[in-house]
Amino acid sequence: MTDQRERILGCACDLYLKHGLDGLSMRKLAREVGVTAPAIYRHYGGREEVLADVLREAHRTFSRYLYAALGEPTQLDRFFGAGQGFLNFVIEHPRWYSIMHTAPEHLGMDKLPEDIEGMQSAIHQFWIDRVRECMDATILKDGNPEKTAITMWAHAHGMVQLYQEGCLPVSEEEFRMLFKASGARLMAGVATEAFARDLEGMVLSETDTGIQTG
Amino acid sequence: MTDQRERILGCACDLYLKHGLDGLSMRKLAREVGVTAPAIYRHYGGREEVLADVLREAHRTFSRYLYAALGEPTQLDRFFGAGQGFLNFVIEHPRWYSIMHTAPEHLGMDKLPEDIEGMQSAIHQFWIDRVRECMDATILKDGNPEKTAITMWAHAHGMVQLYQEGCLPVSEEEFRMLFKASGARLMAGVATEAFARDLEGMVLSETDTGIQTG
DNA sequence: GTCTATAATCCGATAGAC
DNA sequence: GTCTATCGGATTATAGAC
Repeated sequence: MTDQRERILGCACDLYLKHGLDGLSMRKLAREVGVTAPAIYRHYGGREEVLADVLREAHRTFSRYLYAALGEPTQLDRFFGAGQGFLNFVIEHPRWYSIMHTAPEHLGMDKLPEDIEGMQSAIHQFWIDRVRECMDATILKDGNPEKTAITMWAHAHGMVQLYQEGCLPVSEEEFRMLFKASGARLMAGVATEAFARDLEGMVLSETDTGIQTG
Repeated sequence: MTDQRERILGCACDLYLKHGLDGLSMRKLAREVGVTAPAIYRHYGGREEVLADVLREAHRTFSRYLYAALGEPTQLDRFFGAGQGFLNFVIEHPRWYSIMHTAPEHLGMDKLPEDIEGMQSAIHQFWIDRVRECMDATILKDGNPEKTAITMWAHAHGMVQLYQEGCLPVSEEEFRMLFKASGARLMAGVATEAFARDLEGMVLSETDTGIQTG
């Protein structure tokens, strides 16, 4: 029955969200479902298949948080709305964010299933689209949307990682403010204007970075 | 003999750097050293103690890469030199960078030993000092050095994480350029100057972010 | 200080009865 | 579809002989 498979997946998600990857073994999963271990193998080929389904759930939930912003009226609202959705997601579901950034071999896979890679590409593309339309609206400097998206992605991801690792000794509410303020700093730039002009003649001359003086 | 303890630590580092955390069990460590498992317990109280020593090695090596930049003559040289040292470290020793950002409970510890936390504080302070002296030299905008350091730290850390997770499908050499170009983008800012001015009236009014128009 | 032997747990996965 | 029973393996850690 596919009904039972869904029940198993639900228990697997509960177990993972509560106790992490180590807490999600086939035996514990069976106990949570209320059956014995071999029964699970009637519905899933093995642990790797279960983890793949859990990972799909994580991506679906993440996408829901992001796509909600598409209902906003302006490019800026959609951009900030997506950022707010991202922040809400990582704070409300740290473990789901975590499994999305766990190396496949740590999940017992050589590489991710194609459909999951497709979900990741779609999310990546979502951010590039938000950046591009903010460039069109002269909110972001004109340039290569993909590279600008990577810069902002790296900053957001790094902030979250540092927070979740305990490198930033702040409360949840303080982190929300820190995250936004740091994002604003990225948008406005941390270098003085005089030095930013010098920068163009240095590293920027070697590569296509999409930076313009505006 | 403390001689033997050092030999064990050396083997533990080799084992970890080659095969990761899962590859560093007491049994495998014993085999690498050339003795049986119980012998290790004469020199280390348990696996957790071994991991703590490996982690100390990681911090020591990282510090060496960073502090080399202190010999440079100008604030800018020291700043960029430290950035280059950071980049070299993460590319040459990804596993050492990784264990430095592994949650303590994943190393079998409730929390990190105090001396290791001290090493982390020293590194954190090193970056704040680099930022502060660049503010003094009007390279970076005046403001709160600690907060600006966090922004740049998050960006650098995020870039590395995305690269090491395979989210950035680039070669090592391409990543080096991408890392520097993205850092330049952070320094110069991604928003248009017009929008950056608007930003001050929005999120920045709520918090002390240290952003100034210059 | 190192050994043999072993305790006590955990894991993923399977065979075969019902 | 689920069960009992089990295989084959891993792990940390300890007891006691030498």
